[in-house]
Amino acid sequence: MKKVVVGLSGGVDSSVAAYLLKEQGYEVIGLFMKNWHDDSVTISKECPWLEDSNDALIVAEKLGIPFQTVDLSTEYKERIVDYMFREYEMGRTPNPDVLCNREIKFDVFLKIALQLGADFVATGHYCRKGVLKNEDGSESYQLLAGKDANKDQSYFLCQLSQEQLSKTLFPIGDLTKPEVRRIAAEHQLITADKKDSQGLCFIGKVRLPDFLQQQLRPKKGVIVEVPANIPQYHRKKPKFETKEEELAYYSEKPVYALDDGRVVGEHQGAHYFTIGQRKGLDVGGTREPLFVIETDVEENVIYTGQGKAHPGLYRRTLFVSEEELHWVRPDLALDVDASMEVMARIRYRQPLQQATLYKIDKGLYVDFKEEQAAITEGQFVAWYIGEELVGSGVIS
RNA sequence: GACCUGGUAGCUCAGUUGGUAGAGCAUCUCCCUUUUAAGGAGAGGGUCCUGGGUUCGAGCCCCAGCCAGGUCA
Repeated sequence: MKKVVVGLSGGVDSSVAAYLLKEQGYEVIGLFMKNWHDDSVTISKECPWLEDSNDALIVAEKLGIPFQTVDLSTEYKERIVDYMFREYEMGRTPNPDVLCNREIKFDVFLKIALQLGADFVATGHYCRKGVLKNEDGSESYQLLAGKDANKDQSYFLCQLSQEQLSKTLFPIGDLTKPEVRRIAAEHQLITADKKDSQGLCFIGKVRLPDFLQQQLRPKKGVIVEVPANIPQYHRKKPKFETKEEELAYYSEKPVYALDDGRVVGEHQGAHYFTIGQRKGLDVGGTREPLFVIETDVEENVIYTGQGKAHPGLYRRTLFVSEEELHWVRPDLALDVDASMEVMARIRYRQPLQQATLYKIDKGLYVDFKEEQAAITEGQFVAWYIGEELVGSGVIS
């Protein structure tokens, strides 16, 4: 009998995942991860993890499976929280949940599971795993979108490796959320009607600026409104000798200076803001809302543009450096000068966009068919072929 | 110095022939969402520069003053 350690979060998805595994005849162990216990920064009033671990325990008892709690908060702090502060400090916008999957759930946690003698770990993610038989007898694993298009969480797993996938099961990937809830209700799992979790996984809902102020000191600076007609937006298109030149040109972002616009307000630190952001600027008096089009953490200046259609918000091409490029399917990795048509997204739940990948020696260009709003450094771009997520990278 | 224009929600402004005020943006809350965002819905918020006067009644009319911007010698 194969042994599976399922990460019970205290939510309905992992509860049903555990139930299904048991039904399928696996030997199932429930393991609750405690990764954060500083509730001073969370918005919700109650101590969330205690209730969650309790729910997880009740579900485990209901299913008749062994249950344990592991405290990974040291690793979580070192690998996720510190990374967040570093990224924000550099003016980038990290995605902690993608990292949490790569570094915690499918690394630290996975290793613990293997030490317990497990053959697999399982989670309540809405995604599926496909297995391809290669000619040499080996297997390739596919990361496939969840069947519930509305809940598909493959994006958050875009940094997983073949090694990690080989040891992983996603029991609820073929189900929709309503089906999961129905199964939970039918089997009287107390998590059946529990509200979906939101916010940073393990930490919960936080006000980012408040959270970041633990480490990043406030620093007053100016907010500049950049008009929609500055010369940077009307560059003359040069003649391109090569495709690479053309992509480099389109991936370049405008360089702003203070005198490109007008000072319209003051902020408490450019590193608290992200591109595309509308709320929190506290600048009124405009006909249309202001959106952040660039943050300059060196000069501590926030550049904004008025209206959703402001040219500073859009770009058609982005670049992923070689070190930050990841193929879930290394066998599909592009050689230098090769290209590939894919569907891609630059944030969770964004509808997939047509794009072409171009590989160069220093990295990879992702060239979108339509210009994309708020391409943000530090966030992940993930690309798909059909329903399979084949690769991802950090936007640089 | 004279003249002109303007001083209305946090900001930018609209307020018809006088009947105690509105819009956008901002803010807050909720919804959506296991990142950051975006998006959707709703709410709060005004000695209408000050002081007089006319009027049953003034943000709107009259007078004086203060403030801001501009024009002219």
